[in-house]
Amino acid sequence: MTVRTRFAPSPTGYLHVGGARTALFSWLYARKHGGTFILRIEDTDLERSSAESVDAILQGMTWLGLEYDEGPFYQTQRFPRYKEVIQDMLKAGQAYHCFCSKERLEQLRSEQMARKEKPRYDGKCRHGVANPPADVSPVVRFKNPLDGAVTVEDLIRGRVVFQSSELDDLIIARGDGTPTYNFTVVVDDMDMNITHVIRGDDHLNNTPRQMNMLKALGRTPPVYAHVPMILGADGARLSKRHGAVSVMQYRDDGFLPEALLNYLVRLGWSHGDQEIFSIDEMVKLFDVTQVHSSAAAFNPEKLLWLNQHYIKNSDPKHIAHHLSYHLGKFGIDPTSGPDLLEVIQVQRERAKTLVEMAQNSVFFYKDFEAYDTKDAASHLKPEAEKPLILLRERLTALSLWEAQAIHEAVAGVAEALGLKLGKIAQPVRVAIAGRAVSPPIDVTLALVGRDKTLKRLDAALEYIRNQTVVA
RNA sequence: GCUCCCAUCGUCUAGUGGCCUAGGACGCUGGCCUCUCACGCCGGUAACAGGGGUUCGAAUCCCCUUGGGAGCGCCA
Repeated sequence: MTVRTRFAPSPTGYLHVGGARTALFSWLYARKHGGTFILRIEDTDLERSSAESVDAILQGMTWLGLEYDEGPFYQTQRFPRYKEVIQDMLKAGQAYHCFCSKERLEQLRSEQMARKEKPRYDGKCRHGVANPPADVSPVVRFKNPLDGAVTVEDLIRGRVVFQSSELDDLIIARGDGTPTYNFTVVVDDMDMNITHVIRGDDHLNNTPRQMNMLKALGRTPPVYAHVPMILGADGARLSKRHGAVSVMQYRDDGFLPEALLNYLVRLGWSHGDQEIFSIDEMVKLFDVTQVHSSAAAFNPEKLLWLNQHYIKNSDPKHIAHHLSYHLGKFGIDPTSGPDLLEVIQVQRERAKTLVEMAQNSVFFYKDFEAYDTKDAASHLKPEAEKPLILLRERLTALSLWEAQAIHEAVAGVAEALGLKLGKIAQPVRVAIAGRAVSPPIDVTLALVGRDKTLKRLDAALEYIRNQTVVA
């Protein structure tokens, strides 16, 4: 039997980290077992579903690299099929029309709550309705078995038993004939021959009902694996309005997709003490049965650390691809300055995100507007004038514009004036980068280029003289 | 309220009855390195929720308590 897994989001918002993690787990499971990964869009809630959300989800999946083998399938395009199954079930006596009004159901619910009972449908219409009111279009309910128990052999939770008496006759078709979630899931998982359902554990309580429907339809239920929710930093469940940001937001914040994936796979799962997993390693080592059954809190600092790790260790060409996007946001065309790969080489150890790296690299490509106020105040002072003038001379005289020679020139000036290297490097840094932070001064100047370096040195000297006059 | 799930450092986790005076990672922190910022290196901080059992022996098994989470929709 070939493994077939699916990710089935409802398009009522973007793809957030929780969804991304269950998608990743499903994807890994399929990849590991040489199976098929299916994407299914559960858009039966016409009110809340939107095409923009579908696009956002697809975009998120693409950015993460979770490619699907089949789909996306849309439930809204399968309505005829759902209707057909509903008719079959009605005919077989496995489902029935219910004419109970919403008001009655609401009252029933509050009465049960008042009696400290679990609210559920009382089965009023289960055995037929003598005089069906002509003015109400009935819903269709599934006839749940009255006794016995349903056992879920969950890959993560182990055995979970539900008494049938806890389950009521759920609605499978609304008054307008459209099918409801628990029913479409069953039909789709059946029709798509899903073998392993890996989903959030908020669905664990739905599972026995889905299994009962599957049984009524004469099918063996798939294997289930309910993965725990992700909690926010405060321990509360991560939700769209509570810290669960879109995966695309992580792209815009300068994260690499592999960093997010690595972070997500380690949330609730581990392989000894290993922290870093390439995609191939994940596929090889990930085992859904070893996923923790307890919820895990999302820790932004660790994600940041992983991102930094991937920035430091990935192929510069790969970084360049993602960094270009962020450079573009700063209005920079990476081909208009020093070789981007060389810039990455010198910046990769000093950035936790690509946004940070882009920000710190702007000065290589564009002249800055103004010096950092504090840095200029502490480094572009009158005493810096002499060393800068001397350095300018030596740099001008350099026959070869490369880091080694530049380093010797800077060190030479320091020595000639009896200064520590920092006394000259810092003013130069502010002059060239606009602030007191940059890669080593020699490689920085080498990359900025002689013309720009000399021009910025002149600007700095002028700045110092003006300050002096004012003072 | 009822049903279901869960419980090791602040966080992610190792641990599946003796290897545990509980290991790793992030964070925080002391030091080294140093032209800035970083990187790196060395060190430190900090946990088995509580109580009962079972056992020669329990973080590991059982029960209770407490604490978290989910579900109980003509939402998905």
